[in-house]
Amino acid sequence: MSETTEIKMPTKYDPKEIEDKWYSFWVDNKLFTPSEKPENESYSIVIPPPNVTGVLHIGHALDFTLQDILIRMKRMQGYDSLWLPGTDHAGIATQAKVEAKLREENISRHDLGREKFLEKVWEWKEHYAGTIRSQWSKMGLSLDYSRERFTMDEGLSQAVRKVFVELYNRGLIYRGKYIINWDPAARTAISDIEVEYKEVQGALYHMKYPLKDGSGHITVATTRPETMLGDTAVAVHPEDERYKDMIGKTVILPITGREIPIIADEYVDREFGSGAVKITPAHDPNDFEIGQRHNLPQIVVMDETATMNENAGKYQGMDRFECRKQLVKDLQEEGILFKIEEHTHSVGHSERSGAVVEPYLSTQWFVKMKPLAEKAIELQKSDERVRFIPERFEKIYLHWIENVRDWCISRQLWWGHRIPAWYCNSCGEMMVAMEEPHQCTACGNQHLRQDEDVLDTWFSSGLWPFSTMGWPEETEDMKRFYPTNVLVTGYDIIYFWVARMIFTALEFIGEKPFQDVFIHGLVRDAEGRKMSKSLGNGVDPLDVIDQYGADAMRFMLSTGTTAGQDLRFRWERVESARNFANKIWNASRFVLMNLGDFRYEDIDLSAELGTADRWILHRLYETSAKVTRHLNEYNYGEAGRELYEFIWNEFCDWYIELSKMFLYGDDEQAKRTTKSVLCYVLDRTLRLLHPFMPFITEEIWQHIPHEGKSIVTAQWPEDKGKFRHPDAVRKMNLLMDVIKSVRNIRAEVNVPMSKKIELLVRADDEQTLKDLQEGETYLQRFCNPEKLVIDQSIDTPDKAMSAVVSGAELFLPLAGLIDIEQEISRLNKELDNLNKEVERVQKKLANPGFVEKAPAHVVEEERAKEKDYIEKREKVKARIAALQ
RNA sequence: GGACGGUUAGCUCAGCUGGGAGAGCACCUGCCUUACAAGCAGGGGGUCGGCGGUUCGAUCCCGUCACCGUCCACCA
Repeated sequence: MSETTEIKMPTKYDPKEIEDKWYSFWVDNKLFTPSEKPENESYSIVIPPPNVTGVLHIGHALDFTLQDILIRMKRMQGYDSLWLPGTDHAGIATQAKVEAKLREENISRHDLGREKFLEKVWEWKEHYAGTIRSQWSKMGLSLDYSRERFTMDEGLSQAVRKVFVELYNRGLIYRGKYIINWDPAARTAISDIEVEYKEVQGALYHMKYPLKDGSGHITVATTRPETMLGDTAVAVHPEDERYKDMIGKTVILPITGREIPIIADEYVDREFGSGAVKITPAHDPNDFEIGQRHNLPQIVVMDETATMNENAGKYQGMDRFECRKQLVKDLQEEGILFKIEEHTHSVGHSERSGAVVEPYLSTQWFVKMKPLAEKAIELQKSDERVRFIPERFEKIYLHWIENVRDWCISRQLWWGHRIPAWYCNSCGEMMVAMEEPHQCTACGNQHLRQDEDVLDTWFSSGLWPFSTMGWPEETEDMKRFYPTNVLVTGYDIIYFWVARMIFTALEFIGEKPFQDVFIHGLVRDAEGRKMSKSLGNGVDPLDVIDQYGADAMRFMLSTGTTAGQDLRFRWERVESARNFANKIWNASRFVLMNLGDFRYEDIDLSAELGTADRWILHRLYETSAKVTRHLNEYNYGEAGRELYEFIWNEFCDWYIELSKMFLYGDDEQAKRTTKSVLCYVLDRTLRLLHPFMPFITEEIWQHIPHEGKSIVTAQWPEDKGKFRHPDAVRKMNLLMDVIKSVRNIRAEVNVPMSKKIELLVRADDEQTLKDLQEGETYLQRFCNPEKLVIDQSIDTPDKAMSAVVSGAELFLPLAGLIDIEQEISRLNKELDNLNKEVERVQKKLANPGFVEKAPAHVVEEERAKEKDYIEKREKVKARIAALQ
């Protein structure tokens, strides 16, 4: 063992020392950039672009880690691999953040004006994009920064304009005055899916609207009394006997005194309330439609901040809820409002600002969804369908896309892609084009103004898989990396994003944007609550990395998740992952300490290998096959567990322990072989683990004898047939059984490890004897090598503790330590267990149905077990008899 | 109202196509054994939510109920 090794590798692994170093090394050497001459099959992923609203949270860490694991494996497998990074401008969210910041300085965006305000937002963007980049590097993500994109880059903006113009020309984008969801806090329209419905304890207000002819009144009920100021009709069901005579009559709308008709419409539910509905076409989507059918006027009673406007008469200037309160009071006094009923109903809230959404009549831009959706639906019915993992999310996606309504894409914001539509100042003509027209196409006037609105953020996100690759230009990257192989994202943005990427890709590229969609869950806190700023229960990935290292965080997140299932963040599990990293660290230290001047070229697996050597190589390749398979199926948890168990329970607990006999022994050939196997297995194991834990694996790999510049580009271990040694598994099982029995007995009577003891092993047959003799060196470590006897016939000592294994029996004559009574009771306990096993197996075999119908190999296995249990039982019985 | 997910050891969760229930943490016992006390060797602990069904055999498949959770729709 050399001193330098010891200094370089302290007994505790310290991630801080090494992580940044390797990340710079990888980036500087362009290891994450696909090669210039791509001859191999490509594998690509585009990152779900994080918003430039702020810093990344633990949910991002999960999402990105899962992608990094895939891309790192594929890169090692030799694919021409690209993971393309980028960020999203996140219109409404980012603008809100910047506005909030300005508000602290008592500045509004209007004070600055559009241009100056946008400068501020760009500053914000630059700052947070930098933060995000540094977080990516801390997490160890193998992103190709040379291809980093931002949704508002010139190229991507051009893609946005192109898609907008084309959709418009194809009649799939239209502009019109409709009821939309209005966010009065953000002062913009939002789309249907940005509305979050919450159950709210409200009230149902019953009001009597008097008939003009004085013949009485009609009762209506509402949850939003303030909208009555905009009522333009009262509707009843055409076949409702109660109201048949009233249809066509006129009522006087209280407060305003406006005269409005009673109309008949099938929409009205006779069972609900009084069976008569007040109709407010400008403030309710259903009423809007009824209004269209009946040609009713539309009276907007609020402004864009949900403050009552001039149409609200004396209520003008009041906030909508203030108005509600006042109006209720006034109507009650007049006896018009006669009943207030408690009523629980769901109320739409803006996903962004949290404000109660106001259905609001306004002029907006829409995407006609039906024709686009049809293509996406058709795709799922074909062999080319996008594969969802887990499958159930395909149903969720399909249900949405089959019932999708037109998408309101205009936002009354400044931050975003401005709608490429211009209006003539003279004749009002509208022109939609990629670039500003020089003059009005109708009248030739040169004074044009661009539409003030910007597009919904998701409009540009929907183009992400191809806009990032240079579309609409015909780029090399499009040919090489499109479609991408997989999209990895959370179930919360299937509608927002996944669906929209699919239908825009189908419309414009004619090919789906990704083969697979892997859906993961959300990271929750230890109590299972959603992480949120208000609860203050969020976990900062940098904090986790700082305390335990990026590898530990990555391992915890990736192995703690099951597809589509939420994950609770528990620090104990990060700690456990950290311990795992430390275990690997120390195992590697052991290997290094014992290698001496052993080099990579010295690895020689052609010499005769010992049982343990063949066993660990066999297990290595079984493990690599399983890890590969699991990762190809996105079973991160299983892949990780497989590695964890192999490294800890097999390589460390058994192989390293057993290797000491050779490393510290005199047999030079065995020493070389052991070094070869240690070196080789560690190297291949590190490669398999590298996608999960990139930093520690690189650090160790660079220390041990290796070939190549970096583990990042080392070849992925394949399951090679030549390393299959099933016989070694059988032999090792026998040896491990013997060793475990010895340990058990030692523990039973408290024999310290330092005490060398006598061990007698009696083999039942020649094969077992051979197997045991072959592994004699391994057994020597657990006894006094000079007093180890392995034979077919052994003089059973009188006073000895014993144990049975399949095919052999062992004895430990521990003079002075044995309590005969205790030993008999221990053996009796063993006998009880064996009796139970025999009984269970025999019962199963006695069942004719089982023997006849179960597969032959299953029956065979049971028979073998029966034989084994019976043999063991007889030995134990005989031993007890001998002791008594 | 519709759809989906969950219910497995004290806690948090795995368990791939049905063939004797696992991990991490926690707990108990003994160990500073020359890679690792962030460790080693042992150990206790579960009628796999309830009830039916299919099957030689069910944690796994089917039905049903209960509780928890999520999404969608919608109620003027």
